Order: sequence, then C-alpha cells, then structure tokens
Amino acid sequence: MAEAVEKLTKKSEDPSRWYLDLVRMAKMADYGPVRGTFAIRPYGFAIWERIQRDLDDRFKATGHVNAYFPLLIPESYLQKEASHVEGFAPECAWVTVGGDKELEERLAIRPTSESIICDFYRNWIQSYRDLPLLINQWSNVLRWEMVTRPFLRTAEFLWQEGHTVHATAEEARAETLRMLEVYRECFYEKLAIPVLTGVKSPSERFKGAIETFTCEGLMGDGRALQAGTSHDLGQNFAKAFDITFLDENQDRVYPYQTSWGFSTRTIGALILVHGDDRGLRLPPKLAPTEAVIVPIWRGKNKADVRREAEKLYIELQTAGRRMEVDLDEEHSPGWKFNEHELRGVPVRVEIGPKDIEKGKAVLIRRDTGEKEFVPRDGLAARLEELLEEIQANMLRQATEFRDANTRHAASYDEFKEIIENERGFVVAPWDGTEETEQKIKDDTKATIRLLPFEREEGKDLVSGRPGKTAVFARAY
RNA sequence: CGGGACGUAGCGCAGCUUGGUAGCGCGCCUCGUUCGGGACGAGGAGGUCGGAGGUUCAAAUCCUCUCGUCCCGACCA
Repeated sequence: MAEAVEKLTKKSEDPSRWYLDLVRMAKMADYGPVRGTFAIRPYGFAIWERIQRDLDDRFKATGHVNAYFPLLIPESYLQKEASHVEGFAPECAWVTVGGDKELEERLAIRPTSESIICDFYRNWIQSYRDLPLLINQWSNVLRWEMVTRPFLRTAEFLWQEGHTVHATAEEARAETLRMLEVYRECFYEKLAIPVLTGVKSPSERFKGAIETFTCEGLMGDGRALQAGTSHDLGQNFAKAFDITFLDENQDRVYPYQTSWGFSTRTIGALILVHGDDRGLRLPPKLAPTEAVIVPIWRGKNKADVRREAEKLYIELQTAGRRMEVDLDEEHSPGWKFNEHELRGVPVRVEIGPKDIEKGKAVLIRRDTGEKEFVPRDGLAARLEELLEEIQANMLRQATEFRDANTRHAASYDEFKEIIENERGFVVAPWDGTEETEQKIKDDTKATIRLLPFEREEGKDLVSGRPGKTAVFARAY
C-alpha cells in the first residue's frame, strides 16, 4: 500500500487545518479568484439544497411567499437608517462605473436587503388590508470581510432573508419569535445541532433592529457559532423609508417590521459539529446520499456481485431511500470505504460473494462504525430504521457534547480559567452594562452569545453588581 | 487594517542561505495483475516557480512593489 495517501489532519490536533482539509477533500468548496469568494461544489451544494427545501417548506407553512429584489443598492438608500449604514457601509463593495462611465451615485452590492426592500414596500403597502406582508428572498449577498474561511465567513454567501411588515408591534414581535423557532426546529430536526436560542446583547444587535434573537451552536472545538438570527426592526426602517398605511380608524401610521436570515454558514456548522478524524458525518435527513452500496468482488465473480449490487440499489431506491452504488472498478473496497466515510454518507451497504451466498448484506453506520449483517428481505425496513437511529444519535451526541461543555462560573478567575482551558459555553450573571461586556471581551476574547429566555438572578462576576445570566463563549 | 508565516505541476512539499539544465510523493493517462479497510508492476503526460519591475552574462534563488492564502488581534450570517 502506498504510504502517501492524502491524509486528513486530525480534528483533535489542529481543528482549523482539519476543517480546511475536509472542505477540500470532501469536495465541498474551492477558493475563487477574488479574496473571500468560494465556489460551492456539487456535493456541498446538494446539502445546501436540502436545507433550502426544509426551510422553504417551513416558511410556506407559516404563510410566507418568495420574491426577489435587486442586487444593487444606491448609497443614499443605505444611508436612510443611521445605525444601519454605520454597520454595513464599511464592509460594502461598491460599483462606481457602469458601461465605462463613472456613475453619479455609487451602488452597493447588497450586504443585506432591508433598505432596497423597504423602497418597494413603501409602494406596496397602503392599507391595513395589505398587512401582514410576509416575504422571503433566496439570494446571495456580499460583505468585504477582513478574514474569510469557506462557509463560516465568506465574502459572498448564499442565504435566505425574510422581510415582513405588520400592523402592530405585538404581531411583529410574535413573527420574530416564530421564525426563530422555525430555525431552531430546523437545527434540531434536520441538522442535528442543539442550538441555544435567546436574545443578543445590545452591542451584538443587528444594526437597525430594536431586538435581535439568535441561534447559537457549539462547534466541536469548543467555539460558538451564530447561525440564524431573527430581528425585530420595530418602526426604525418604516420611519426611515417613509412606509405608512391607513389603519381601520383611517389614521396614517407606521407599520412594524422584522427580518431574519439563515446562510450557507450553516454548512460550516454542520461540518464542525459532526465531523471527526475520518471526515464528515452527515445527519441522514440532510445527506444527499443516505446510503452507498459498495460491491466487493473478485475477478471470477465480478459480474454476479455487480448484478446483485445493482438489484439492491433499485430495491432500496424504490423503497424511498436516496441511494448510490459505487461500481467503480479502479479502486479497492478499502479505498471506497475511506472515501465515503470522508464524504459523510450515513450508511454503507456492503455486498460480496459471502453475503450473496447467505442472502444477507452488511450495514455499517458512519456515526458509530457499528456493523450488522441483515437478511436481504428485511433490508429496506432495517435501513430506514437505522437512518432514524443515526439521526437521533447524532443529535444526542451533539447535545451531550454541548451540555458537557456548558459550565457555570462562580468567580471571574474561574470564568477566565474555563475560557482559556476548556472553552465551550460559560453561563454567568451579567449586570447588563456594556463596560463589563467589553472588559470580559478584552480580557478573555469571550463575547456574550445570548441572553437566555429564562434568566436567573446573580451577581456580575466583574462588577459585583446585581445581574442576570448570560451565555458567554469565544466565537467564530 | 496591525503582528507573524507562506505562495514552486491538480494536491502536499523540497530546492532559495552560497544565482548556472526545475525536482520528489500523491493524483492524472496507458497496459497488465488485483479487489472483505486507502493494492502492485512497467511506461507516460503535466511547470512562463503568484504577478510586475529591477540587479546580473545568467534569477525559483538577490532587491523593490503588488496580489493572494493561513494563524493571532479589531468587524461580521
């Protein structure tokens, strides 16, 4: 055997290098010619398509429809909401020339679409009968990031951004929380990532919002990742863009808005949460291929084994499974085992001469490596069951990891010690001031990831003033 | 944008100190033997050494600028 097989860096040794290796070796993404831009390869995109489909179904189920808005945003639009422009202008890419002529007003390539969408909403909304307006857009956006890495922070990324308008503040807040819940369910049910949900501290709030809610995941290396946010915009944008409507009492009033987004960053979260030293581990519900059949043949019986593998493929595919059969004749079975493990296929089905003789096949699960011999006639049913088990087990493992890495700090020394040596989430009281938040950040690089919905009273570790629990972590 | 490291074949790297015919492993192509945990043999293709200037008879190697990547800080989905 050749000793120089392309080797994946160990996650335990160098998570950062491991991640980049894995993205490349599993053929998920490649660097583009412009800094921070990446091509998402078909395999990575297939995962994104499955996430898209799931979210889209949930959006439709909650009454939303899809639409599309322009890529280019005049600078003056961006400037209408003061904190919004302050937050986003520094990281915009600008178009200054069109058709070889200098433009009179430069155009931002959307970093997010609130401003351009509000410009349309001004005309779309005249009466309370036009509300609520529940629209979602699937699009790409561009942010000129200093430091980038595939999926986790790319200059250009794909996402969905929901933009809704409501007659009352209560309704807007309910929408904001409903969509946070939609994200949370997607994380738990499909991505098998047990995110924490809660409120962002004011300093971490979306620029232009009155409140930001977030889903925070804990990655395999103990760092947190913000993945999915939902913003209550209040009347900030409505006032800035002069969106008004006539209510039942014939008063002209400003509506209340929300926006919420979920991006391809989530693919990075999937990799970091579930991946191991052998490669990716995909939750069955998101895996483009649920199970791959690897035929094991020798020269003399190749035709027979091949025929059985093909039959098995048809059988399982017909039973509703997303299957792949690896009929490649160049690579050895061992090579294929490693390759499909690297790609994270949840189950491998082996079929060889001995199995055919016994009327069985071998199922190997990617999450635990466990192997079982299953009679052919019960195979489809067992596979379906196994996939459910894997999905549940991956969520369980991730939850155990999250809980084992969520610690309560009783003193600031302990807090610092945990952040430095253990990482993970640290739960501690916070007095609600920006100074203590900033001091903790300066001292430890940890930020407030969220304020839980249920908060306990306590004493702030830094100031000693009364506070309520916050969840801290170093984040991506 | 600050501090550090690095750009040489698709991928991983050596060569640079001390200038002188561009190398290695994997991958790729061809043929044969293999195939239950990354098989083996033989042959072959592939590079304006990130880019631009400069020094020199001669630059992957020395100098300047520039672009890009990675790690650490400030910002973010």
